[in-house]
Amino acid sequence: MDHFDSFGSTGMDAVWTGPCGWPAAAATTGGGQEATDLRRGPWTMEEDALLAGHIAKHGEGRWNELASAAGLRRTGKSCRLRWLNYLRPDVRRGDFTPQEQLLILELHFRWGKRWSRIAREMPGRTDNEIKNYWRTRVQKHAKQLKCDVDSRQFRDVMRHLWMPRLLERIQAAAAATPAPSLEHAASPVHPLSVAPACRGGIGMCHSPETTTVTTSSTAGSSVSLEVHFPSNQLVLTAGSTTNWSGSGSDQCGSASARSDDMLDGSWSELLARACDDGADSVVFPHFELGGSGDDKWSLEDIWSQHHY
DNA sequence: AACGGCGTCAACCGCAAACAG
DNA sequence: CCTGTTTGCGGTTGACGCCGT
Repeated sequence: MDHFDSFGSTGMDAVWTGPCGWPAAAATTGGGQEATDLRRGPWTMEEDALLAGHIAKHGEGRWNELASAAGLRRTGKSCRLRWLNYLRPDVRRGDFTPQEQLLILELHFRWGKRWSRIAREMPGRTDNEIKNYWRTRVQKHAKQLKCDVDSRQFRDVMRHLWMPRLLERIQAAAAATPAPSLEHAASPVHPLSVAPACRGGIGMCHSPETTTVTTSSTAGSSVSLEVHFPSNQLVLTAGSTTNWSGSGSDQCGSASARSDDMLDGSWSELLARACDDGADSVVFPHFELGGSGDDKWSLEDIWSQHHY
């Protein structure tokens, strides 16, 4: 059901007319005798049904052929995109969980803007979704700090403030439940509370000095994040291990649908806390500024920049 | 209530790699 | 090897909803 949420929310399904003046209804009538009359813009439920039905019968691939065979006045490219980003049964929707946010940050450290590569480690998430997340959320915070999202400074902030903060959240959630695994966390609104079947494997184990968060994927790969306390040092390892349950289903993530933006409402709080705690030794254990000689990026700088 | 600015996200575009003939 | 087609990717755009004025 969530698969069609966007239609409801955008309200464009029934009445939309494309840039070329195509009424949405036209897509459902023709049978596509004129391949040049291609539709663009938002997909209608009818088109979705056609595409999904055709793929269910004949499988995916050969998108151009598929588009015409399914009676869709769309380019193969458009069909492929729609399927991969929206209609695929295992696609997850809803906000990113703290684990996912952490993964995105860490994987971005490793691979940069290789969104599809990152998406491979996050089953059910699409590159488009991750890219949008990065642009709308992460870049927003870089902008708030008046630094470039790719700058060393911002990367340091992410690594030494943001990511530990996310881990704190993950830990707090884990601590709030008696179960050893995050998959059974308690609160119905908390992202971690989503049923295991659709969360994929996200596990966590504690020792006094180390916490490991592991996610596993259908692709057979897994990524684990390990944080060492009290230094808050973060280590990520990727390997090839277990399975993600993969069925995903549309409700996945919907339980986490409340905004849990990693820093929304907590960004300033986080910075403030870092200052209040006299935290530079705690929050910035290895700030790695020495090598570059860039000593301009102190907490005070962050704070003053953030505070206009 | 009307308006404008902003954030979000689905969809498109252009390019390049991979593949098939 | 060459050429045309398909697929995959990252960047960008545009429509919509929300919120503040």
